Amino acid sequence: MLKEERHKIILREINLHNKVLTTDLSDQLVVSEDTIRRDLNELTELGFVLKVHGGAMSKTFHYPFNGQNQVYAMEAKQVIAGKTIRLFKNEMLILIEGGTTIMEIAKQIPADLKATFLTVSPHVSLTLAEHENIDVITIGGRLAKNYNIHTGASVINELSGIKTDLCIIGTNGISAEEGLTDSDWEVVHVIKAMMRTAKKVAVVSIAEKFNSVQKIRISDITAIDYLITELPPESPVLSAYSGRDKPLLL
Amino acid sequence: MLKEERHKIILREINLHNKVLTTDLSDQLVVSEDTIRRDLNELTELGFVLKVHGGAMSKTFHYPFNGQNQVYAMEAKQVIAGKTIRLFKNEMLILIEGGTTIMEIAKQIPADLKATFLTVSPHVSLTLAEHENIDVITIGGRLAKNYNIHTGASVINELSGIKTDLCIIGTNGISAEEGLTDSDWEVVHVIKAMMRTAKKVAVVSIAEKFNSVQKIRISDITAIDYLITELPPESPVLSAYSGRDKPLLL
DNA sequence: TAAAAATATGTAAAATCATGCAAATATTCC
DNA sequence: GGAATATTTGCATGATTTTACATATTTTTA
Repeated sequence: MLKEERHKIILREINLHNKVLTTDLSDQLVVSEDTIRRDLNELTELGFVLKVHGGAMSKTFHYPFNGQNQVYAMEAKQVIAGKTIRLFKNEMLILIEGGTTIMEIAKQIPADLKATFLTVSPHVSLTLAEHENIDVITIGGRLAKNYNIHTGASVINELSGIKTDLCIIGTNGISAEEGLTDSDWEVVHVIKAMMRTAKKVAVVSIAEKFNSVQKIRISDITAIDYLITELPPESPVLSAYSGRDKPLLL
Repeated sequence: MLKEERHKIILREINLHNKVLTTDLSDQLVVSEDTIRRDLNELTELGFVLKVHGGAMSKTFHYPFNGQNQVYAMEAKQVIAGKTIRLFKNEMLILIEGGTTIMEIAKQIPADLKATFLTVSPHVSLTLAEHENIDVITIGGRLAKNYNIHTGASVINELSGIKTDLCIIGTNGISAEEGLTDSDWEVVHVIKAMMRTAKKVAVVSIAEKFNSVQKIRISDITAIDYLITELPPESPVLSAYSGRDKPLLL
């Protein structure tokens, strides 16, 4: 029996049954198992089949090695996230907003932290869900497009009945004079309600956003307990934000 | 049986039911539980599934932002989605569940449909948010890991005050005798509450899931108004599901 | 907290494999 | 046709993989 002949038979067999066993083929074609193994090696080299222990399988059904999700490193936000998670303690009830900085925080939560997180962002919910020891509660409501956070009366309503230990807010505008500001009416009200629930309020923001003012006011700087940026607390950029009644810089 | 063959079967099972039990697979494939555990470990190493105590689960819901995750039976689910969206009319209030088939429906919603969607799945929420003319309302609550849908008393509570025009649910198990079944207690209750809110109930399921039964019962077949599969309504597979008091096949 | 279930780990037996080598077979070239 | 050359094949060897079982440990459940 010619080698090519065997190869054809083997391929037909694999197309028919999606797999072949070395021992079966050895019997069927009356050649040694070594020969069959060599055949399967060749067919695999040529890319027709997939050799496995014990035989070979059809390539068509086999899992593609889809790569792993690459993580984009937004340096500043990761620094901020690193500082923020130091505020988290076990058993805390933590309310967090949405946004890219918050997402980075959600990713960096230590695996051993046992806490309950509430959020108005489905995106953050799903990220938090990755952590084994974290309880995730989504505050539902009308989903505001472009922000991807839940807004509306039902959210304010829900929040009004909650007392949280810590509230983490990303922000659109922050300045020493105007305080926290944003441009969306609905979002502003959600953030206000969030701040009302919390014993302590932390604002996270990259330095780039500092001294920017949006149309609608959320709160004064003095209402903030922690202000977290990627800069060291003694940075001159932050001098206007520190002092009596002002937030603790991290 | 080849190891890779088992792997394929295990992956298929997980894609169908979102989870597998070590003991079930051991019975089904007639190998020791040790072998199954080794298989699950390997599939986890390769990143295809998520090993948990007692078995393994689909990763689909765990890495929702990684578009590369291949969805099982995508073509069939697209066909189902195509049929399902024909039920949608302007001004409707539509309640939908979670799952990969539902996700496909959420993607395929016509751009000109003006309707309000309610969902218990943050993942579906985010997908629906892509559509300009759709109002999205998330029913919040404790996020059930592994399923990524909101469950718990607060969800049931919220749902009890709502009347919807149409409710779309995916299912884990469906059979003519046992009706709709699922394996998770919390999920079952959410689905029951969802069905109670709706004037009409539509169940979407790929044909492969037909005649599979899970441990917990959700409802009889007669409670379903529309049954949507990728097969034509006259397909013999569906004959047991049609008839007086039975759902309309699409 | 105790019992039950599931898991990890080590071990041993069986199956499968890679390798080198010599015999058998096919191919090439004159 | 026949010798030289190349390829293919089977066998022996030791290495590797796969699997089930036994045992200790961890996790879950009641």
